[in-house]
Amino acid sequence: MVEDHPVVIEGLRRILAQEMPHATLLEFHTGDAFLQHLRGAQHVVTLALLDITLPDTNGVELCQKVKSQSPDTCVLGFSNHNDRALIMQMLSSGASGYLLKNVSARELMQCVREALSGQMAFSDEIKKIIAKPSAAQVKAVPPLTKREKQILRLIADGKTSADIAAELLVSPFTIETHRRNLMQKFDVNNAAALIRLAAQLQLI
Amino acid sequence: MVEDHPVVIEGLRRILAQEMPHATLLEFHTGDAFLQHLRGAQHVVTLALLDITLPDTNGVELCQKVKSQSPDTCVLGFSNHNDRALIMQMLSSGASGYLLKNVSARELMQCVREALSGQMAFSDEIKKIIAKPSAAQVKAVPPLTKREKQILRLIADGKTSADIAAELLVSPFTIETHRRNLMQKFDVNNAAALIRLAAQLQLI
DNA sequence: TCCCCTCTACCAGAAAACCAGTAGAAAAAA
DNA sequence: TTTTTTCTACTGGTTTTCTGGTAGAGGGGA
Repeated sequence: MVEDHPVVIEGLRRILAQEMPHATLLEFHTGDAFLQHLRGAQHVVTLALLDITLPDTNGVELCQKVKSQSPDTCVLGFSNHNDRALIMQMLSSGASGYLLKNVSARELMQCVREALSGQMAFSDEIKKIIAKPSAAQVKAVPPLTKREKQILRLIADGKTSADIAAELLVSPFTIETHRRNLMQKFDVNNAAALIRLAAQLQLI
Repeated sequence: MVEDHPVVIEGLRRILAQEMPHATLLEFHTGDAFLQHLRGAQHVVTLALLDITLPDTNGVELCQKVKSQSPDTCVLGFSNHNDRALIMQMLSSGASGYLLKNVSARELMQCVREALSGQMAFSDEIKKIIAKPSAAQVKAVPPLTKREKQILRLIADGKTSADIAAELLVSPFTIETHRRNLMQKFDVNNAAALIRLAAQLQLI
């Protein structure tokens, strides 16, 4: 486990000692300490319970590093944050699941077992969050025309207005106009912000 | 089901008729047809099996629309694509699971039942893909310095070099240099492409 | 100690983007 | 068919970014 709250550490330790007496449990209080251990690699770490808010890094970053250094290690996020976007980031960084810190001992052990058997594992509250996307996220997509979507993607590819104009066989002025309309719809004033929003809304 | 391949339709129909004889099965061949049905809303659709490659739209977009129009409908992605990023997009668009078209009847029905009971559901091959991120995705992150990450985020916020300079109390020239270094590291030549890559790599 | 990396800073010119406004043709919706 | 939306195109001016240099200060490791 990688966790910096003593109370949580103690709780986990007891539950695990009781439920899986033969497992070896290691504790780390910072992300770096854990990564360093992985590099040493005396033991193969089969499952890592990562706190998301650590003093020296964040869960997503740590998760990526862990998976890139030790791809077979199963990672479970473990935190108080129930933000959907964060959970998704953890999953796409390679986590096998995510638990809220308010899990019961039963839930915890079930998730651990599921994860060890190769399944995805979530605590009950997290399942609910994952099941339906936040209304805000889905709602806030401004209606884009076909042409606008097309041009948005080309902008994201790093093409200039001139490039795009050449590709679509229209005037560069036209592309500039589309750019302007896109920025207006998203209420931003440059391409960088535009692309970030578009990426968040899965438009590219 | 929303699906445009007759063979697949027929296969699904038979399996479902046998395994869940009391369920009502509706077919749509385009995304729009399905959305229109949802608007009509004679029946409550409890579970939708969405093909990802449809003639008039893509799975991610359709999934978002479906969930925003009918949040309680359970959506399962159903496709030949086993691209990790795509699956993640589907999940964060509200899908409850994802199946490859090569699933066995047994697997299919298991996933359907899991999804109906509120769980996430994946076919076996998909589970493997989700379990470990593609090496490329994790590896290809260029090493950024602290300052660079910070500036990257500010660029994504739509701030100009002058804005950022004022915020960080350094010269605008300095920010320009950082911008240049960032673009070089990501091998792109403007902020739009930079931000897209950064977003894909979860850096912002 | 020397070297490498990071962060800082500057110049100058070219290229691109951004802003504000206008407007016609075509396509889609009412 | 009328109306609205979308796509197209332009002028002209301002701001910002991008490119290609250069370079010093400070920290950390070899």
